[in-house]
Amino acid sequence: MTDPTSPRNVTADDVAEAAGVSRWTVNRAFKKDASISPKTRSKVMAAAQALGYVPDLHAAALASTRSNLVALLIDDFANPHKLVMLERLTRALRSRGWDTLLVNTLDPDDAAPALLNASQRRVDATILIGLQFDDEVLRAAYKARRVKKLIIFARGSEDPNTTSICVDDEAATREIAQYVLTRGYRRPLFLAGPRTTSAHLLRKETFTRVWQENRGVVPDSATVTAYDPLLSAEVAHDTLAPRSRDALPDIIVCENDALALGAIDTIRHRLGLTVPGDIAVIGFDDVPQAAGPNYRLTTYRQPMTEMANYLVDVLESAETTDLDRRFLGELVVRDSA
Amino acid sequence: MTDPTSPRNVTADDVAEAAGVSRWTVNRAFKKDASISPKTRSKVMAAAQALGYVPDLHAAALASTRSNLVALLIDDFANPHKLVMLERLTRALRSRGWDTLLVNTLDPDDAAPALLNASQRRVDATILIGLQFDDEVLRAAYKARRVKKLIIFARGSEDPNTTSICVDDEAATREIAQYVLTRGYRRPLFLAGPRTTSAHLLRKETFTRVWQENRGVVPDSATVTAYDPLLSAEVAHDTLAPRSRDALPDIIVCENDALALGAIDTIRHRLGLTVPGDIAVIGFDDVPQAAGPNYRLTTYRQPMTEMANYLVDVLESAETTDLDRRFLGELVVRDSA
DNA sequence: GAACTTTTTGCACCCGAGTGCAGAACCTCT
DNA sequence: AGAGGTTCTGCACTCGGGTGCAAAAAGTTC
Repeated sequence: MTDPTSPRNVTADDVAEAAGVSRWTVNRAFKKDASISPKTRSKVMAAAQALGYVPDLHAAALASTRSNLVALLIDDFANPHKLVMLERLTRALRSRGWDTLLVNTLDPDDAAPALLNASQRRVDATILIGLQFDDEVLRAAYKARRVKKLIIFARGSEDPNTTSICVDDEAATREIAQYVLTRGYRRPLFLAGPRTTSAHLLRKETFTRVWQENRGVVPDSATVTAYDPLLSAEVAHDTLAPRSRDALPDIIVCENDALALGAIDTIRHRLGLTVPGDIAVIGFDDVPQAAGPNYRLTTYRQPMTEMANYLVDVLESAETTDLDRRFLGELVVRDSA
Repeated sequence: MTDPTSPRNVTADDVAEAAGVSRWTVNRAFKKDASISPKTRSKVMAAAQALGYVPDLHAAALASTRSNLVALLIDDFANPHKLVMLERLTRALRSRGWDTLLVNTLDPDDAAPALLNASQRRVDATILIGLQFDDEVLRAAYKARRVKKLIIFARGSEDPNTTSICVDDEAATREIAQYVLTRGYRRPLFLAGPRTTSAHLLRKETFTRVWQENRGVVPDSATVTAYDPLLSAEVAHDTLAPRSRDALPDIIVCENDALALGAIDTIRHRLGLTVPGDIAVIGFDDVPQAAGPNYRLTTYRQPMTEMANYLVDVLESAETTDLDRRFLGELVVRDSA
């Protein structure tokens, strides 16, 4: 692929020579709002174009304190929502000049080396998206040097060293709970995902509280150890199969869609019941298949694009504190509840 | 997050001083099979540990001809199989010291800038995974400088500038076709994905040929313009809904699972028929939900892990030619066909 | 057109490490 | 112990561009 006629890279020096200016002027031409006359800039750009020059980002990162690179840590590959998040995040980042290093921390032992590696690449920020092992990762991050910003995306955190960008779980869950109450469901089961301490979702807590305030009892619940539809199907089965018909919930409120999909599958195919006829199901995230003809899932949609854009705002912000932000989404009512 | 007590980065020089050796010896200590005595190395490592030194990868990339970085170009976020591929690839890459730049080329206009950007980061290779717009991307890649290796993953290509790592589509499809014949299906419909010229799947061609050889007729087919279950559900509906009952296929052979999932959804929920009772469905990829209680999809599994490892072999190989390789997977028979 | 501003441009120095080779240190064998 | 070989270590030079400031050019004002 490499052009054999150009044994050496074309550098700013080459362009400078071609354009009859100094190297620094060439750099300025490539820098947004640098102090350079339009005339010189266009002359430089023409020369650069002709020579096929593009600035080397490694050299730039080395020389400056910024790399325009972020590490995206993900360990939740069974959750279809992650694909949506990746799409939205990479798009928002790229459109504003940021590159994304995708780091797989599925194996918890990889988390620490991953952070270390990110620091070796001088990433300007590390973004955690919906991690199961975030406690550990956070601990590792604190130890790592040069991790400038730590952003927890789509998940809450009170950690002062961290910026958390997520939906307002309390408000969202209150809306969901209200919907469940209004529609007259009486025996909800809350299907929760893995619990972590550093980064959380307040969904189960909020639902429990609201339900208790309104009905005076703590709702039933069950926990799945990963946001995996297949695992969720297992847990749903183990939880519901032993019960007599009238001990079954009339609605399963799920911490997210990954769990909801599995729950629906089990209700239909392993319990032989219908959704929402026998048991209704409500999710969170609005994954693509939630809108498909099979699930028609009632769920809560997070404003992903908006959140992704805000994330880039945070990256570009000079502030280092008080950047947390909670977003409001919307309940998308379909057929499942 | 940055330790305020260390205003400056700790560099190899610092470690060298602390360990009483030269900087170059420090570098050697961090380099696999470098010429250095075990004694010196452990001394250096101890000092490095104490100071919290890690080599700066930007500086390394700048000084050498390798960056240990690859760009992963993806534009197919609706296909759940991509999440599996991302997981396998990032894991294989990381375990052997490679970092992954995730580049979203969903918008075809982003492809060229994405390639450019990758070259600015001096990636050692660009990996294309299942692109819809690969023709365009390839063309852009040829123009870009410094794109050393171009690898097409999970898709075939005859392009000599490219290394293609994928399953043997012909063998796989022949096995599928044989299965379809053996099980006595008589009216298949082949559901194909988008067609590209540079990088291809030979599934439709092969199925058509085998069927024609055996039954003397060209099988029915339809095309979906993206590997998106929702879109596939639409196309399946538009194709099948107008037909009378006995003009319906008895099996839908899908180019991959993304299409198969959508087809099943439509058969069940929009046509009110059963799978496999009325219409059987067969997929390709073995996405996670294929194993779930809802789909129980019969499909062909690609040896992803093996393929990912081979990809890293290619990266590390000094050869630049003749690295294409076809893998064999296995037909996973479940309930859908 | 002199005196003063403001905009442009040039430059010294630095970011942190890889390469290939020459010289030093160590080891083996007789 | 010394020759001959092997393993280590040190160094000059290089990768490509950012920063802050000083000098130069261009623009203003009276």
